Amino acid sequence: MSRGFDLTHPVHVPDKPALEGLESKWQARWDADGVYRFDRTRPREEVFAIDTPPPTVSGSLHVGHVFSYTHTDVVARFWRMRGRAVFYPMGWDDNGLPTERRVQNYFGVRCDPSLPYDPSFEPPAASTGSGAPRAGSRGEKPGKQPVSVSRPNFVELCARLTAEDEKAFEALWRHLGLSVDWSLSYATIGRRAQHVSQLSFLRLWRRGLAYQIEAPTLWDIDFRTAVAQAELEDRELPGAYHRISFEAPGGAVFIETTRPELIPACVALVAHPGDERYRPLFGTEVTSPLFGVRVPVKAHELADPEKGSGLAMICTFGDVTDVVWWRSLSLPVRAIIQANGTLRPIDWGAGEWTSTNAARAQQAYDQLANLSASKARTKIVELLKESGDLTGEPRPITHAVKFYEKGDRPLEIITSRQWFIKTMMFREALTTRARELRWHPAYMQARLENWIGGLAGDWCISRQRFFGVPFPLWYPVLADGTRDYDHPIAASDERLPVDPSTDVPEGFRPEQRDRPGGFAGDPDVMDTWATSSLTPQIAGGWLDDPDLFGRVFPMTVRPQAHDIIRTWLFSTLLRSHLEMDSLPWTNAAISGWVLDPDRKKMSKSKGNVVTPLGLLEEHGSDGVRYWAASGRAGADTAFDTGQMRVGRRLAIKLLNASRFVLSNPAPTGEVTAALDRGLLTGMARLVRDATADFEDYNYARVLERCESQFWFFCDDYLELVKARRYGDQGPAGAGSANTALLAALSVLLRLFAPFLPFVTEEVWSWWRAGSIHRAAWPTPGEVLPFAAEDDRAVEALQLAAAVLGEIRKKKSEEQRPLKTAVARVVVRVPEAQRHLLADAEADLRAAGLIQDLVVETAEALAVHVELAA
RNA sequence: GGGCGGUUAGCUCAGUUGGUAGAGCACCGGCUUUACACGCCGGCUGUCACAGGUUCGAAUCCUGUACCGCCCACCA
Repeated sequence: MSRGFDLTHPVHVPDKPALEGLESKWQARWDADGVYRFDRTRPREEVFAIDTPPPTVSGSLHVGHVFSYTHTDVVARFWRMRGRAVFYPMGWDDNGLPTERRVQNYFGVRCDPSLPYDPSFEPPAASTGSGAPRAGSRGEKPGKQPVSVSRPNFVELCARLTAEDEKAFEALWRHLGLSVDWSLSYATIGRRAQHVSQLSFLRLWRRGLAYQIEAPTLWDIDFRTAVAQAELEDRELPGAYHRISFEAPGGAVFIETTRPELIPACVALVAHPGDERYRPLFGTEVTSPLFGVRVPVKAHELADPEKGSGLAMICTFGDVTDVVWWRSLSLPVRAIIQANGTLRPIDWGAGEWTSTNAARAQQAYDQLANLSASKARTKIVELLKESGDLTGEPRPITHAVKFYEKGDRPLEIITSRQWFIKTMMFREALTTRARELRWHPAYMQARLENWIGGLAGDWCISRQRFFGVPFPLWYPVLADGTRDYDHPIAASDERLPVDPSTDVPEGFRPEQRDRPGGFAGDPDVMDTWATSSLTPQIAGGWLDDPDLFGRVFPMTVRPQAHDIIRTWLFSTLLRSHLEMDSLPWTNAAISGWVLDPDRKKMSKSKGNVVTPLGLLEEHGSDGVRYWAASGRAGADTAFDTGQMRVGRRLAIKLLNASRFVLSNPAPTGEVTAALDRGLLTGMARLVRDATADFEDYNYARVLERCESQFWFFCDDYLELVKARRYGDQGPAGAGSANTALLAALSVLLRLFAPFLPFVTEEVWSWWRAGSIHRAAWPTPGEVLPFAAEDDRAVEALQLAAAVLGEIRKKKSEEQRPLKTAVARVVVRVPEAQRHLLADAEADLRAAGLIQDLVVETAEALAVHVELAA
């Protein structure tokens, strides 16, 4: 009877097995042997493809990364053992603002896209030899005037710095034991990513799904770029309601505003159509204070009679509601906030701005011009007080204000030319897609549907930044020097990727750049999500490896955290819908956050980060992975070094228990003993449950069950059969125990392998050939050396363990050594169970050192123990 | 304001179709036991947030409330 766990392979068990050094030993071996290499000859249905989240390399890895990446790795390892070809790439998100900021500080440079490329440029503060101290300290070198460099030079510096970061990240991932195929790595600023981003953009543009328009856009005044709805966050700020009078035909009317500095930008007042107080004013004009601008009073459903005075000031533009009103009421534009957040100078006599008293308006406005919005606010309050147009003191409130999530000052709304991808018209289709996707956990689907339902406009993808994928476009420069935005010149597909700031469009010469009759490159780059939304296409080789792409797309799973459902998950779904008319993946596995002891998300901004490498070294990678894998999909999990210690102990226990099982290689034999059959039946059930749970991404439950079975195996089963295995009941009994022990060990190691890849590999290497991570996932059938599950044997094992427990308890109560013999045990069991005890009696006597075992019949189980003197 | 989670032992959390509340950690006590002192054995610990309802029976199903957290919102 060979079930694959006979000892045909030479067995080498170390005398003192230990965890130390397993990480470096095995990661080197796995690499050398290509254990995790993707087999690209396998058909799509045998592939398990993972759309790995590319970590932002300009930050540092923290414990949250270790947590969620472990979840993915555990699942990947399971499916690999199930026989799937696992496509598990790593990406690096080096594209975008975080890298830009870091490069600026690190090298002391500033990007100026108008400069030409300098091939021999060296940065002033360069000290980037390998091993250079990471600037993760955010250590800005103070006092130095940044040196201006061209965009290509700047991008080179970004690539240089991120290359260093990526090495450090890879080393950490390897130490953690991620079963990534490192030959599949990509970078979101890499050539392939640029190619995919640019081509996909051009394809959408040709289909009319990408368009540019000059319109009010959310704008960060510090980064001086447009931002998208998905990048907003609300922050509670102190503010104040200012009650301000406008002059109306029948006397003053009052508005309340938190932004009085925008009074010069006022284009109308608005009230609810049913608001009796203001109904007489609809259709009339009122005059603004200080500036004497006549503006109409309009009615609109969105105006809330309960808010402020019920009469709202519409400015161009104070907030997104202004934009809604401005659009639907077809109002004119009087924009005053500039791209840098200050109020632009205005000539009130020039006709653009008509005032009933231009001189007074000019006099007032000149005191505001070139001030930031907040300074202008302070100033205008003074002016309004002097003029008597401010009623009472400003009333302090706190209110939510929209910020760019990476920004420091409130967003403004500024009219500018931007590129958009159409999303509004696909809301219904995307909701359907969201429902086709299998979510783990299921309730996360609501997050996405919520977001789609709340979308306010198309997706703005252009950013006025430098380190990103440029738009592959140029514009003709007209005779008067202006750009003809209506007739973009696109790069041909074969030339992609291109950088329009250095490359020249077909049919032009370099010297025609920015000249009348010539061309001008599109100065913008794409939103980082416009590239990240294509990770399945980038990683899968959409453009340059169609054979690969056919085998991995749509991918099997997107693992990611819940905070970027609205950005990364949504945008990937959108791009795949538009480009492939398909879901990008069939499953979304959402991981939670790591919470610190105060139940707050652990993040560097809160200063409570623990270095991941330090954790891995202290608790062992397996120990840390154990903690991570105990966090269920989607659930936020407390940072708990105690759990890591438990994981480490489990790994050590695996070493020692395995050593016991393997260090006395007596012959195996037919599994006849009840306890052995009970054990293996339990193992078969464990395998069945674990497999089902794993298939449902419920890895945490698998770990819990395996662990519990393993401790039972060690504490009870092992003790019960130990004597028999040593031969006390003859060779047949020993052979039965040996077979069961080896079978159970083989199964347990493989069940634990996805969670504890290092220790299980180590033990596997003592007695089996090849990597455990390429071994077949156990099946319920393989572990049963007999035809069917044996319920009776399972009961016998449980009963024997219960009696053994009572004996231990007695010894503990009497504070006697465990080796104390037991003079007499009376076991009272229900009649139906007497035979079970008979099956287990010999093992029980030996394990319990029982001299006299008496079995009586009773209603319920009861055990009476008398210790020997 | 809308939506989604959560509330179980001192702590971290399990609890699959309703059927006598569980684990680990911590704590207390004991034990060198031929795999393991990086160990082993045993013990203590609960108004399952609250209030109703369904049911022979509810931590579990339904309704409502409170608190915590997250997501979203057109906060003048």
